[in-house]
Amino acid sequence: MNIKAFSKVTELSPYTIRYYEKAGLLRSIKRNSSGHRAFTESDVAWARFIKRLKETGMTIENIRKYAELREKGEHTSEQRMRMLEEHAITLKNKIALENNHLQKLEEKIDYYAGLIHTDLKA
Amino acid sequence: MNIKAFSKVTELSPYTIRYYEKAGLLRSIKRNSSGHRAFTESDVAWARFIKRLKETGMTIENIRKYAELREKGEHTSEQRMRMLEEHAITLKNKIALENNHLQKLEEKIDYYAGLIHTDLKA
DNA sequence: GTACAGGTTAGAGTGTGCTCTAAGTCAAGC
DNA sequence: GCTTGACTTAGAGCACACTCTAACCTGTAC
Repeated sequence: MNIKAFSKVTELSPYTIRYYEKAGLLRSIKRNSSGHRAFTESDVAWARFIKRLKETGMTIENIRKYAELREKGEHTSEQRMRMLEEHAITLKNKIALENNHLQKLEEKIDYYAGLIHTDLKA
Repeated sequence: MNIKAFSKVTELSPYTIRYYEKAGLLRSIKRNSSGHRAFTESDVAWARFIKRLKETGMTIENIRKYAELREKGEHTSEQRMRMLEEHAITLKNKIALENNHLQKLEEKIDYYAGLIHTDLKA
């Protein structure tokens, strides 16, 4: 799979893909005889997991650390699990905060709705 | 209330406070006789609402638009309500996505936990 | 053999949201 | 009246995560 096809299936731009490799998120990407990147299905799965971590607010630097552990092999499983556990807690807190914010926004929306209703009656 | 006191109660740095004023988020902030900003309780409440919008992912530019409407007076209530409604929908979608991500993370954590358990048994 | 499509690299540029610097003003305490 | 400290401004600088540019290489089609 060349970079264009990989870009399509992962929905990451070729720029971003190269950036992720340079940054140490995508590692040991194979090359074909002319030096072009040759991505595998396993690379696709990993890129999708990177996206998940990103979308939950993990920084490039922390994803890089996780990727580094992952490359080192199975004996780093426990460390990776701990990273994910920590991240899951952070994410839970974030979601809780957002739910609280959402409630307040809805209260404010209701307040505005009341105002407008009153205007109509007047 | 001077900028230091306002900074303390809002938990925004003085740099950020000046930036928010320049950017049009904080508006019509009063000045004392020596040109220093003199914040009111109403400014505090508004700054806290700005923080809420920020923490739910609203951009400075959109908060600026909301602030502009707010300054124009009560006849903009409906527009502001619509902005908040749209934002609440975006936020709900974001939370839903994050909950989905969280579930997948927990599945992966369980997978790692299984691996480690197997190691111990072996 | 040459045009061209699609890759490669290093490194510069961009947008967002701050964060800091430099130079200056002002009021209070000695 | 001078130091000190807290403020003021315009504008530069920074961190993050891309995004793009310029110059170059390579394989295929004609």
